Amino acid sequence: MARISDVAKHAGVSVATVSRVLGGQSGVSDAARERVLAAVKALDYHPDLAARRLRSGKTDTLGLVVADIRNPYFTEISRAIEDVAYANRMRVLLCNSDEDPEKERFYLDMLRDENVAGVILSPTLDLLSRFRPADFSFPVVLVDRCTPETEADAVVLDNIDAAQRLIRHLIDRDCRRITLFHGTASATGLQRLEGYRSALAAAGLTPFTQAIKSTTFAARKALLEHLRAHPLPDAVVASSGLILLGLVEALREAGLQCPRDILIAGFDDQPWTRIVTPDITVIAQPTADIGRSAIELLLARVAQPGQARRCIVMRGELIVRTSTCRVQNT
Amino acid sequence: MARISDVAKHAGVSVATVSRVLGGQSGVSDAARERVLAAVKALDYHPDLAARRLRSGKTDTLGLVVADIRNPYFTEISRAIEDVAYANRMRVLLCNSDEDPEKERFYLDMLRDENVAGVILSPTLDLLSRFRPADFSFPVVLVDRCTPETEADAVVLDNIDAAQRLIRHLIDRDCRRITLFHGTASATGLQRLEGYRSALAAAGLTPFTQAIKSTTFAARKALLEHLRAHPLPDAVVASSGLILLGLVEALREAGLQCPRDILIAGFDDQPWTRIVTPDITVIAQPTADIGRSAIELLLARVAQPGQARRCIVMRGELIVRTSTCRVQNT
DNA sequence: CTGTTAGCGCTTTCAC
DNA sequence: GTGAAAGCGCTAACAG
Repeated sequence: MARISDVAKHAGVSVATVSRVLGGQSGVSDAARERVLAAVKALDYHPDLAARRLRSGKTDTLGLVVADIRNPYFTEISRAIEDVAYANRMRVLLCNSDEDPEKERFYLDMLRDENVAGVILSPTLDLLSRFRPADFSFPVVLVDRCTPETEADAVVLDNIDAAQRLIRHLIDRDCRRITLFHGTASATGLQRLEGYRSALAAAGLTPFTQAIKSTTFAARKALLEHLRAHPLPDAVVASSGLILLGLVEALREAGLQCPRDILIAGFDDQPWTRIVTPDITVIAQPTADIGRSAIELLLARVAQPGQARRCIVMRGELIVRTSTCRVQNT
Repeated sequence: MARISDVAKHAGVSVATVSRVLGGQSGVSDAARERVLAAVKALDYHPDLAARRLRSGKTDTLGLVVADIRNPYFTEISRAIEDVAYANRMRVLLCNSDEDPEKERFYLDMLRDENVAGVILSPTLDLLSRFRPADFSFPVVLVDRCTPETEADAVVLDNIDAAQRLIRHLIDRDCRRITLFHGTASATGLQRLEGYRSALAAAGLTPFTQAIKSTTFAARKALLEHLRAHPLPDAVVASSGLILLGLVEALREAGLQCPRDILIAGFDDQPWTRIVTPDITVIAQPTADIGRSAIELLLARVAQPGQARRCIVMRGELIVRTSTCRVQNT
């Protein structure tokens, strides 16, 4: 491996000049710059990132801490972030908190030790409840999860509004008994619960809710048990795409026909929701936009640490499909 | 931020002793060790990773370069790798080559500059064709893609065998005209094509293949056009989960009933393949095992650079479902 | 068992 | 416009 001193020697200049050229600084003659560039190419020189980082204290690495990389929602966000990072020649350290405050803590510590330029984070409920940007040595942008009280840059969906619209749609379709299966591990699930409650209250209806772990497996099990213990709801609603999948599995297993026997709807417009029978009404989230906005917010904050806090609220799109279309009983 | 010298001062020892304690080396008195540990805690000291890296030349960071993070197959592998890395207190730099040799090159260069301990890579066809471990300054383990000629550690599916079994299953179900939609960007797609060809040849049947980009969108479009231009096949087969989804979409759009009008099968046991109507016959890949094996192979190679090359070949599991169950025409 | 010291490769004053 | 030299924080000889 060639070092910067090798390049300097080869180009007949000092290491300082090489550093200036590589750093894109002005104050170097065209002749010297050209010789340096030629030497870099000739020696196939690549600066040692660790040395550069140590000396300059800066990094072009970002951290991304998501709750579960297998959740397509986070996958798509990660992808959008990665694209922007690549365009800016920055690296992304992707971490998986698994909704576990301890893992989350480990990764946040690690990112601090790595001296990352900034972090995009979908916080656990635990961390969010006492989140203060000042507790971190780097700028943080929250994604997916944020409360109105949190004083941090954030990109989130208007969960309450989206849930309300989804529920109102169901009420318009003559549903009276609507059971919500919602995750409890994240602020998102709780906000969607809140929207559900208020929409039902406005219509004078009684809420039926089932708090569960936000996984496909838990959702399937919960609905199966619910069907055994309670009268058949007019509709079931999932607070996330993972839960929605579990509900669909359970309905199938229970031999229930949708939309004849029961309606179903949920969050996240995952590809499979279009191809199952019936296709499923969902709130679609602009995942690519969310990811892109988050990293842009972060890069802006890195460039201007002092700027005022910004919170971007996205609107979910209600996509009405067959699963909520009442049919005449044949 | 506390430095190692602060810790040394606080504990009344030299920086060397602190370094020894932190590095878990022997040759430190219990008394000194305890004082150091207390000082570390008192000062909330965290070593600067860049400095450590620069000095020691070692890293506990691994690189993972996948073709597309949105593909659930790679997502699950990433997750498994991440879990093992976390257990070993190592970081993973996740990179997305997007099947683009240029991006792949960029990331591999970056990982070299980062001085990673090793890399897990699903190579583009371009790179695989001239892949030599010696070209890299770090150990590389290939996942998902490898040829018999490639002299590298690898974890792959027995693609030819899996494709053969899938096709033979279809032939057993009286299919004669079987159209394969396969990706061309990766070795995997081509190996599955090979298995398809040999299974058909063994049965004396004529192959019908459609080379496409390995995306849902391309697959949907290709099948729609295929249906327009050719007689209806007995079965269509997808060489990947992404393609399979596109085929299902197209069948739906074309108003074709499965398994009445046509059979369908493919690779990757994604969750949705169980809940669509009909549920779909697939070759399931042991993704968690693949990921885990890959990082274990890599860690073993890092520990023992000289050891002989190892290639782990996994067997796909044929899961027969309704989509390939011929029914009596009613 | 412990401390002193010399760098790892780079950026950045500070002179010239 | 350019170079010499001083470290960034840490680890690893090497002495003691």
